[in-house]
Amino acid sequence: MDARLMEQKAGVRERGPAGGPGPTPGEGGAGTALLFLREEQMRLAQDLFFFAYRDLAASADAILLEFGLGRAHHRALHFIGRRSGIAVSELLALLRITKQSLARVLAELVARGLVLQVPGPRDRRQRLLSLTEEGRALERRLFERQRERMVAAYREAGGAAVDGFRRVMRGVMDEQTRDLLEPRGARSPAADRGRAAG
Amino acid sequence: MDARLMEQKAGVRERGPAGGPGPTPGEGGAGTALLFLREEQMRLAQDLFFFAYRDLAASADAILLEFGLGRAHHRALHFIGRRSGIAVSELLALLRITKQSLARVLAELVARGLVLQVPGPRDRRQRLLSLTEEGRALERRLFERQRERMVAAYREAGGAAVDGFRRVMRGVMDEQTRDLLEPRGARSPAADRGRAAG
DNA sequence: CGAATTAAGACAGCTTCATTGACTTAATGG
DNA sequence: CCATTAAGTCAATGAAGCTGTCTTAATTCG
Repeated sequence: MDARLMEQKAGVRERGPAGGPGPTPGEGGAGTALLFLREEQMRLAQDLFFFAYRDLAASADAILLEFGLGRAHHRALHFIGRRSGIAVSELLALLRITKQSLARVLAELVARGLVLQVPGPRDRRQRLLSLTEEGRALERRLFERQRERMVAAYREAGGAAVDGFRRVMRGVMDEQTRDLLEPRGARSPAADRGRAAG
Repeated sequence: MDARLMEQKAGVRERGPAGGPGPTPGEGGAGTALLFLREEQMRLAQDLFFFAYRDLAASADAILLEFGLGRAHHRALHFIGRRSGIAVSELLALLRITKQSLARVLAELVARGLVLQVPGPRDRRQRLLSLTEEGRALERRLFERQRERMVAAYREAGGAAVDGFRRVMRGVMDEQTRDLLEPRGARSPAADRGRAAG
């Protein structure tokens, strides 16, 4: 482990290393203490990911329960709403689940009139997905619930923090995922190829 | 919806609102456009949460597969390692799952010699949990795999970004979760009550 | 002391959401 | 025409959560 991977100065120590469990610092000079600090920072980041994701996801559960839907349905609604006219195969690539897993979820959403399937105009094998009026209404309710939380967090943290948040989140993703994230955002010139039915 | 919740200046437009699907801006004056921008920001944040969490979690799967363990085991190992000597009830509160769900996971970890249970010295009803040597070794491998990703993200983003990341992540959590996050971090004076067996 | 509470564990059954593998149908495209 | 692709389907399986009920042992409190 090379001893200078992060040259951050600001915000690194925020709070002492919480003297409790784990290897106690100060046994091998300042280098060891720094290593310990950095490890504690990374472990804290793991905690943050777990708790923040869990609580954000859970905040929409009450609405889902009303409809007898689960989180898998929420994710599908989210991405279909975000990319209206998306093909099934594209949705599969976004979610990274199998065709079977998605099929169950999608069948329920279509059966309840929340999602619409129309054959692709250019490629009629495709079934392009979009939200119905009802689907859009539900997705909006779910979104508003989570939005409250995120707006509050963004406001408390401030604009600079928001920018930092986004940079770190992007950095943690797979490179492949990062490419998928930009709907038409340029950067890579081969990104908007093969996207029929805008 | 009041029209000035976020007074962020930096990093708000980073990329145009991706002219594709959704309500097109510029139909109701500048106010509508700003509203649209903010909504797009919040939806992007949802994407970031989903993708970053998923990819970070998935990065440890290969190691788990070697051992025939799942992500639930990983989470348990993580928190037991982080709070050595934690009681079962405390672990339940951290994970927010039921006793049954944890029991299955814990039984496997103990059976494989990765986790140790010892009766609480003060309260002998408790079973205090800690990692065995083997358990610590496995947890470290899992941690290192995720650490690579996070260190890279932190380094690319920079120190200020890391601080912002942490603030936003904290803000998104439940208040209750935020309290649990600080192992002995003061701030709230009733935080370190009832924590037997340090 | 004795009763109520608490910590942990166990039994039985269920739900959600993912997996694999094999196969079909229809449309596309060289 | 034939290989490939998009989507859907059947069947079985696994991971990880849930409920409700119950027991045992230890603690706490009136």
